[in-house]
Amino acid sequence: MVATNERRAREKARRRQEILQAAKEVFFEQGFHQATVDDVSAHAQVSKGTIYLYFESKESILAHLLLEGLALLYTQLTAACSASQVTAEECLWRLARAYLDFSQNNPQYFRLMMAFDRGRFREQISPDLYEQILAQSMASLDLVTQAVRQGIQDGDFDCDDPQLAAGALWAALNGVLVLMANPLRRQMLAVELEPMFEVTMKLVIRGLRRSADR
Amino acid sequence: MVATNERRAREKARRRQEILQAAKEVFFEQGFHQATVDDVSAHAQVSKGTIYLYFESKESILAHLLLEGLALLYTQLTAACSASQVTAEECLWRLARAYLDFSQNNPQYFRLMMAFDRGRFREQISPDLYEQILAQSMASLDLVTQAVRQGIQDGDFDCDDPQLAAGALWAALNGVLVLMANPLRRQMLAVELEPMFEVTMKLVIRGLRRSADR
Amino acid sequence: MVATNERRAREKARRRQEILQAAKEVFFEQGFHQATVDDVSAHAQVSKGTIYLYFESKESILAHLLLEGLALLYTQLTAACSASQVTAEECLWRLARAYLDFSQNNPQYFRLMMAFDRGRFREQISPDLYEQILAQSMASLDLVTQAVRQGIQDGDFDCDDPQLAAGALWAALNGVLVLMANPLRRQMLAVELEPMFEVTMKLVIRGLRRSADR
Amino acid sequence: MVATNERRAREKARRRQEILQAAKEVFFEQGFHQATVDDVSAHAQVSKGTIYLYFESKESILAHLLLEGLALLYTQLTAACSASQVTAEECLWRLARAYLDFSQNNPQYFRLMMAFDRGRFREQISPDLYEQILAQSMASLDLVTQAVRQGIQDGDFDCDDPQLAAGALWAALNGVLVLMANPLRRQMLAVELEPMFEVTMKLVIRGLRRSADR
DNA sequence: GATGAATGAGCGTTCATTCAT
DNA sequence: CATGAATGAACGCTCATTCAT
Repeated sequence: MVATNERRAREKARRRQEILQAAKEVFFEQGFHQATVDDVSAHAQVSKGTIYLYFESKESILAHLLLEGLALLYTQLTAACSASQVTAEECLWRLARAYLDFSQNNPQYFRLMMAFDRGRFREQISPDLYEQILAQSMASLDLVTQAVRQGIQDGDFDCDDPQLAAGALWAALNGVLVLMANPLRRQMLAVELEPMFEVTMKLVIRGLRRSADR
Repeated sequence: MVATNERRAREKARRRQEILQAAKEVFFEQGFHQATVDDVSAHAQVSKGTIYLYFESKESILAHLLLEGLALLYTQLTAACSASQVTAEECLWRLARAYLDFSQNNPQYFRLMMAFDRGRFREQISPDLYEQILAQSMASLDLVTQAVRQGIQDGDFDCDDPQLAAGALWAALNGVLVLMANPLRRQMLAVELEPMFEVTMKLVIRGLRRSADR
Repeated sequence: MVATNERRAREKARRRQEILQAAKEVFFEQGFHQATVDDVSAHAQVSKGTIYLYFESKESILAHLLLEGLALLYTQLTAACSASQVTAEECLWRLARAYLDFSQNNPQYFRLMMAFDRGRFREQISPDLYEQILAQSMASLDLVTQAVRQGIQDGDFDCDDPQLAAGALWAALNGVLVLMANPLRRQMLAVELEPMFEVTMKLVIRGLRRSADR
Repeated sequence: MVATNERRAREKARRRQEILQAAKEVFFEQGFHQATVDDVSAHAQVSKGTIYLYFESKESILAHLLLEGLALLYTQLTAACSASQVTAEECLWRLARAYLDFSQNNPQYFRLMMAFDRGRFREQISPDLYEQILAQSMASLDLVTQAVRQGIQDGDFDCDDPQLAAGALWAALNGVLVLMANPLRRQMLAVELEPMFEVTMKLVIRGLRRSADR
């Protein structure tokens, strides 16, 4: 019965998505450590055992959420700079803006990504899964690297190592987004995210330009 | 008996320091989650109950360690740019370098700081303590702001909002240090911390300069 | 269709045997508690649900394995003393030796038998199955009883109650085999199974002889 | 405060005994595997955590119960054969009878001992504890060995290896006690424990005698 | 008959915190 | 002040069994 098999596979994929969605909500609501697998199963309206039919462990669920978030980010970044006839500088601005938007529209995914490097996380998921995540996150960075490379080719940027420059830009942006993610800190700094973002980008992009254009 | 009271207070402070020191060693050795209060009390050679005479909770101990780390960082930053007769730009370089050194020499403290904004940390300590930490971390940022302000005053920098610029510089640096803290990521980027640091600082500082000097 | 029914029955019996065989391999490999029904079903290449079409429970499978073991033992005992023209004493020796061999060649079956009386086993299988097992194990004992009876008839043994004497011999042998099944105990006793077996049998058989022959 | 320390130690020992006693009752009522640590803690009227203050694991509790049982048996065996002016044969009878009595008066301890060699028990307690148990059980066997040796010295027994003979006697007795521990089996055999015991002992002891005395 | 997805009760162990002494 | 015995809630994961298809 081909039809049956197909439907089964569809059902299974759907169920998996439901669990992932439930886990997302629960983890984001309570935090990963606070949340229990019971919470997730209750929220997904399946039994606890079912969870383990679809995921190896609690950590594995988190990893798959992360992959989802990274894929979403990658899609939005790709969309942002796909416009033809755009200068490299404009492309960098669009990528950065897309990242900013992503962090604001999907703060939970963003927090997840920022938390990724920390903790015993690495030791608790399969090495394979871990590398997938790293690879996926590097894919996004590559978009930035491409733009920088384009700028050099076009003679707009003065830069020895595009990879390095892209990393610096990315890191700077990350730093801003993380710093400003804390409301109390924003308050003490007496600065909002938007101006901070603008300033940082301006600083870095100006630094990239050929001396004559700065 | 004033003398007695004083001695008592001294004793108490000393005991508190011993516990904090023990906790530092235990937490840094095993990680905060892995380590137990029993471990700390054993290491401090006091009973478990005593721990709770000096600290409200396990998280509170961590928070106080964080305060210690921030104080240490502040000290080192102050030392770095205290030299008179130094240009603002040089001062920024020194501050950045001092921060870099701190992150490398005290990776555990650094991780603690980076982890601070995340997690349920905020909800697990007293608001008062939380604000202390924020204030302390802002003090370091102020050193950067002062340097930028000096640069503007000296006519070296072209910048509307020193606070904003300092925040941008700080955030960028943070981003780099966090990004490069992950070995596997360093490997995938095929870049070492030092060049990344240099490039980022150059980019940002160039961006700060008056157009003519860029 | 008689033929069809027959084939169906044959098929069913074969499938049942396959499951039993798979269970045997899995249980013997991993131990009963360690092994899961999933392991068995995977090994038997049937679905987990199918297992329960053929057996009531995990414990029931074990019970049927036990029956198999007992049947095997009975076969080997029968073979051992079937030779005509053999004295009762020689027959007892052969039975004992066959039991010893069985315990060494099928240690897993033997352990299963020894474990039978203990544990909650009795309460976890149907009373019917339980009695089957007891009856089957008694069948083997009957072979011993027959030999003793023969010895009395032949005037070789001096014994009031053949059943009792057979039980005693059997029990003694069991005791030896169980005692010596533990390697560390063998080591502490500084005795090997073979001499212990010989001594025990000699003691008991001598005790059976008419005074004049002892 | 010496008095305080002493009282504390006493209290601690008493609490430990209470837990052990509760565990004994619970394990014997429900069987070791069925019983949960919750059951034990409820029965002992302490919290579950307290259990783990006194014992490393569930298995460790069992091991200590076993040690207790073995010590009790040893005491009773020692008492049984301590009478002066008793022949070796009489001594063996007394030891055997004491063992029989023990198995009847402390059936739970006895079952525990019989179950000891089986299962994953060995791997779940500390090697040290495991050896203690073996040593303690060997101590009892030594009493039998001494009696046999005495019999040889007195010229009553004809036996090359006292250790071996003692082992054989002990094993035979064990075999009988285990065999007869099952009511249904007793029923099928149509024999009671007492006659079986007598017969077995007579057989074995007769086998030990010098030919002339048999 | 056969499947395999779903169930959900069950468990040993840990550990931050409290409190009587 | 200091102790350390006692607490008890919490948790990730398993697995024998069921049942709709």
